Amino acid sequence: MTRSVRTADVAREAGVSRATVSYVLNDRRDVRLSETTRDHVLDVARRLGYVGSPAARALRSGRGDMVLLLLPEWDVAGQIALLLEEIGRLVSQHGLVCLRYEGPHWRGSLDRLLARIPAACVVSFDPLGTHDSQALRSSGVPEVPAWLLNHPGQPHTTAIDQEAIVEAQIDHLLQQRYKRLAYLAVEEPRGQEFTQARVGAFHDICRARGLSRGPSAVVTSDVESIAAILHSWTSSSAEPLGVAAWNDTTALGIVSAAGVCGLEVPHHIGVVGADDTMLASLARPSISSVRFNLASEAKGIAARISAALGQGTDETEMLPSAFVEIVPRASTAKTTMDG
Amino acid sequence: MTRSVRTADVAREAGVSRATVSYVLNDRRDVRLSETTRDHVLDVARRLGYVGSPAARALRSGRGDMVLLLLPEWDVAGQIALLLEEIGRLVSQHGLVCLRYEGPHWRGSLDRLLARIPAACVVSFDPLGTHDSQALRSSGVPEVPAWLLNHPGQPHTTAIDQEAIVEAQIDHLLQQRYKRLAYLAVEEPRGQEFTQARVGAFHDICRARGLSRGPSAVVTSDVESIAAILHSWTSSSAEPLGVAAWNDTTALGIVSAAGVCGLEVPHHIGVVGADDTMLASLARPSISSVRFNLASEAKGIAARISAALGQGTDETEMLPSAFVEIVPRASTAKTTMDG
DNA sequence: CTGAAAGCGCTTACAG
DNA sequence: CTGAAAGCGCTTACAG
Repeated sequence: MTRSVRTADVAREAGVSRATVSYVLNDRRDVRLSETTRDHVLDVARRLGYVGSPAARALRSGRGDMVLLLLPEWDVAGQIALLLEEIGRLVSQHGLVCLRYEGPHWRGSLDRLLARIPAACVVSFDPLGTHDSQALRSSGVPEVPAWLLNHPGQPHTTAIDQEAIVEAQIDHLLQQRYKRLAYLAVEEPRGQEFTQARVGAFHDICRARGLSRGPSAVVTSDVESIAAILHSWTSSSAEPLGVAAWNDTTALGIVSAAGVCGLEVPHHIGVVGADDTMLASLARPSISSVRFNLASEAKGIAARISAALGQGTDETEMLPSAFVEIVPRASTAKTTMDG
Repeated sequence: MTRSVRTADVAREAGVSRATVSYVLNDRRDVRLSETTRDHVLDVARRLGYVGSPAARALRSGRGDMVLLLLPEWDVAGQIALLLEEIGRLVSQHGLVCLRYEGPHWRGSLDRLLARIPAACVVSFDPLGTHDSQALRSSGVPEVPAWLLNHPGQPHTTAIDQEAIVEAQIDHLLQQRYKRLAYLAVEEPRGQEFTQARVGAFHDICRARGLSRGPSAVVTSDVESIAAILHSWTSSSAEPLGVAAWNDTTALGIVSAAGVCGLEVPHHIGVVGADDTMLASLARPSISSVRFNLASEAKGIAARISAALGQGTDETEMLPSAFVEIVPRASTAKTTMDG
């Protein structure tokens, strides 16, 4: 095991001082150095396989380079994964590196986490508890709240909100002439807060629109349970029912259950999913879904990370408000056939 | 902004020396200290909101606490996510923290990454390129290879292999009396290596079993493309076809396409997916699938991380060989009905 | 237990 | 450009 290469080694080998090596490696343009020297030092560093000590760097500069992503225990269809990746891409342009914590849940032990990770900032996707907030404050690491859901007294701080998604579903169902509406989610041990937020949004929007209060349910993820609830919703009236589903998988379950109940999709029952996953287009009937723009969301969060680190991005350009879009398919096409 | 609390502050406040504080905070049981002192120091540290500097700690100890997970650009149905989380859970028991890199791809620039992250070790899920290998060696950070796929001259180093999954699919189809077999995947920009590995495994296994060479294809993810290929596979013979699918979503597409072609599932065509996702049970007909045991895989990887860090877990207990299991459902139930 | 000290590897002012 | 130095916050051997 060769001893790892330090700036002193590079300096000796290149025939310059440690100071010069440091200036070159950090690309300090404010320091006057000839291009020849810069190239030479970089060359030597590369040849020697110099890597640098992140710990020393962080200790000296008083701040880490790492953006720590603190995720709640969610498992939401890979949408979040795309969001995180995009944030990472944007943030890396500022020389920072995005890391996502993996492991037992961190709630209540953020102090221990921060004692091990030289973080430049922390991105929270849910409000922190008081103990964790306290730990964060003590550590001096800034927090960037990217809260996706509303909490009592703490509204979401992201562009896309759950209401907008449910609203798009409702609008679409109404437009397709479904006059009775319902909301259905399947139980997700890891996504309860999300499903509850959507159910709540459904009722709020119905009320705001002056629609008759539509039913909603969260059931176990088997076709029989879904069929039972569909049956209870449709037995009282022959009026077609439009169901907004928690996600595309739930929507598929509704389509299957409709078959069990002898209900035709989209004639007797319309279904619109969410996330616009591959399965929505591969199912038959194909499933209408809601797609949202995560790239713009990521851009907003990345901008706030920069701001928190005092790297004021001069991009005062207004971000396009998050767009939520319906992808209409056969499962709600009451008038036309197929999709 | 209050200056952050250091060991010196805790020492002064507690009326002890910095050395004592350090011993207490690191729970150094080999140092003789009264329980009274320990409790007192911990109390003061908590009251002051001491957090500690990960950078200083890492610099001093010469090694970071962080296990860096380096993922290829895969997007494989959340299975990997579960694996990583389980690894994190196990590794945290040794006081390490698992972090997953998020951002633009790191290939070829591992050196820059290592210069920012005080890693204890790196877990690679795919072989590193020569430049990255070199960087890792220079940095002195150990690598734990957790390669899921076979590469030329570099076989997979995990318990579950792709062959085993495809083999389970084939076995199941044969057992269900499908005599003609085929393999179908949909194009996944982020999962090409995986689909190719599965296709390769399919052919290898067919050959090894002396089965007539079954056809395979990788098509775009729309029902029409799948229907076209199914048509070409079934037009020449009336013998039922058993199709092993890349994943459950693909399997759903096959079921849909079979409908388009006028082929009955499971009578004319049997389909078995992979990953055993929720959609497999919610589709109608329900879809047979392959489930694998990620927990045991994670255990193996965690053990190798410990070993790499010299924390020889004395658990020489043999790990249960990774189990891969068929979940039979209606899509392959030629004899019985439903599922 | 204390107290003084070294040293991890780096960055950065400073005098030349 | 150099060279000597300080100092980031910690751990740890050492003499008392």
